[in-house]
Amino acid sequence: MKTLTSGEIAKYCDVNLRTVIRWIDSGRLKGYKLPGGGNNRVKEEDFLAFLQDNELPIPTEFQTKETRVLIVDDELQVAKAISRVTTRAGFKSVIATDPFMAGALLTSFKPQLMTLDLSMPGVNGYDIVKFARHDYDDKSLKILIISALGEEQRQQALDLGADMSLPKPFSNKELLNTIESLLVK
Amino acid sequence: MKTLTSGEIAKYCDVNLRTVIRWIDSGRLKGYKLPGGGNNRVKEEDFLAFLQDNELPIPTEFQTKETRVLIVDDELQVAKAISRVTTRAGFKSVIATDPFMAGALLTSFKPQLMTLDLSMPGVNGYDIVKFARHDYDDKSLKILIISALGEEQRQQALDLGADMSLPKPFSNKELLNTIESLLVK
DNA sequence: GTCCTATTTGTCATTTTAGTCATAAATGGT
DNA sequence: ACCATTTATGACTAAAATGACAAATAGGAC
Repeated sequence: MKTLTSGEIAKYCDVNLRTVIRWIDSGRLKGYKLPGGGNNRVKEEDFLAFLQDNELPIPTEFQTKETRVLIVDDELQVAKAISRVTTRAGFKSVIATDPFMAGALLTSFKPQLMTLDLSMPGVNGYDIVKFARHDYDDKSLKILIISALGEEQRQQALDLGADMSLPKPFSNKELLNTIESLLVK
Repeated sequence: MKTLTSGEIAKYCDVNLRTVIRWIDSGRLKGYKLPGGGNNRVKEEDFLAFLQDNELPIPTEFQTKETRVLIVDDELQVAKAISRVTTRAGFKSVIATDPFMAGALLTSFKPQLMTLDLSMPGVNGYDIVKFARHDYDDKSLKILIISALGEEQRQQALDLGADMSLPKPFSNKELLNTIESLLVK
C-alpha cells in the first residue's frame, strides 16, 4: 500500500508543508502518525479521496490512465470496425481518416497504440512509422500495421519500427488478440 | 503543476483582489478552493485561457519568448523560401511538406502562425482551416493562406476562418509585411 | 451632450487561512 | 553510529475571504 508524506502532498497540491499538516491535524485530510515522533503518513487512496471531495486538481501521476488507441485508416468502414473492437475492449478509441488528422491526433491524443493502414492516399505510411520512431517523443507507442498489401510490404514497415502487422481482411478475434498482446506491460 | 493565488492574479491583471475573487465565484475564471477555508487557486493554464478568452494583455512572465511559425507546403523550394524570410525575421520556423507532418507539427510545435498551401495532394487545405477553427484549442493561431489558386478559392479559405491570403508568387517583402501584420498583438 | 439605471469594480474593517522562520525531532541511507 | 534530508511545532507575519457600502463604468433613452 502506497503512502505519502506531508511534504509530498505539499508539492502535489502546491501549498506549504505547514498547511498540509494543519489539514491533517484538523481531520480534513485523513492520515495517521508514525510512532517515532508523530510524522504523518497518508494513504494514497485517502489522498485521492481528499482531492475528489474537495474538487482539487488531480496530479498527473495519479490520474487513472486509460489506454488510448488511434485508428488511422482512410476507409471509414474499416476504421469503425476496428473502433468497435477496441472500444468494446475498454480502450478509448479515436479515428483519423486522413493524414492530417492522423498527425494531429497522434501528437495531441497521445495514444499508447496506433493502428495504421499503409495505403492511404496522400501520405506514405512508412513515413509515419519513421516519424513515430525518430521524431516523436513517445517511443513506447505501439504501431500495428493493418494493410491489404502483401507480406513483403508489411515486413518493410516492421523493419522501420512498427511492432506488428495484420493482413486485411482480419477477424475481430485476431485483431483483439494482437492489440492486447501489444498492450501488455 | 503551477498554480496561482487570487492575489497574484490581481497583480497580474492590475485589478483588486476582491474583483478576482468575484470572477472565480461567478465562474468566469476557472479555479478551485483549498480545503482549509476556501482560499482560491487557479491553474496557470486556466488563467492563460482566461486571459485569451477575454483578450486581456498577457503579463510578460507568461509570454512565450519566441514566436513559432509552421510552414505547410508540399513544394520544398517554396517552403524553404518562406522559411528563410521568417527565420531572418527572428521567428522559429518549421516546415511540413505533407499533411501528416502538418498535423503533427501543428499540435506539438504549437505555432502562433501557420502558412498554408491550399493545393496539397492528399488533403484538402480547407479541411485544415476548418480543423484549426473548430477542433483545435488555440483559436489565436493565425492562418496565412499561400496559394497559386485564384482569388475565389483563397476567399473561400478566408470565409472558413483563415486570417489572410497571399497569391503565389509573392515577394519576400510582401510576405514579411503580411506575417508581421498578423503577429502584432 | 445629460440623465438614469444596471452592472462591475474598488475600499474598508474584520475574520480566517496560509506562509515564514527558527528550532527540535524524526527519517532514510550509508 | 553518523550524516543529510525531511518533517513537526509554535509563534509570528503575510495574504486571502467576506460583507457592506462607495465609486466607477457602460449602455440606453432622451
